[in-house]
Amino acid sequence: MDESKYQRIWQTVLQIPAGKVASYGQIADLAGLPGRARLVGKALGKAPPELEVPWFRVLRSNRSLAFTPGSEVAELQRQSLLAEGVLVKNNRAPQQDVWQPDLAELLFKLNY
DNA sequence: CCATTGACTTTAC
DNA sequence: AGTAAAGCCAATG
Repeated sequence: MDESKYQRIWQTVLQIPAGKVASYGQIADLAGLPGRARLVGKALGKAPPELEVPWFRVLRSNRSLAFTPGSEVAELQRQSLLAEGVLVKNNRAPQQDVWQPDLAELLFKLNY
C-alpha cells in the first residue's frame, strides 16, 4: 500500500500550531491534494500514535466538529482544543482561531 | 469491475 | 442561519 499521501497529510497537520484549527479541505490543499478532503479524514484515522498528529485541530470547512456531537471522541476533541485555548461553542470553533499559514515557510518546512 | 461508504464541500433554497 | 441535495474521490467489499 502506498502511504506517501498519508505521510504528506500527517506532516501537514503537524504544522498546525497549538491553539489553531484547519479544515479537512485546507489540509488537503496544503498537502498538494486538492479535492481530497475526505482522504484527510481517512489518513487521520490511520495516523500512527507515535507521530502524535494533532488530529483534533482539524475541523469541517464551517469550523464544526466532524464527529457526532456528544460522542466520546467529540468530547475528547472539544477538551483537547479547550486545553490550548480554542473555545468550541455549539460544536463550532471561532473563526479567529483558523490557521493562516505563511505559505513560503510552510512549503520550506514540508520540503515539497 | 460495479456498488457502497465516508473524520468532506459547495451550492441553492 | 440551517438544511438538503448534489458533487466529490479514494478506499473497500
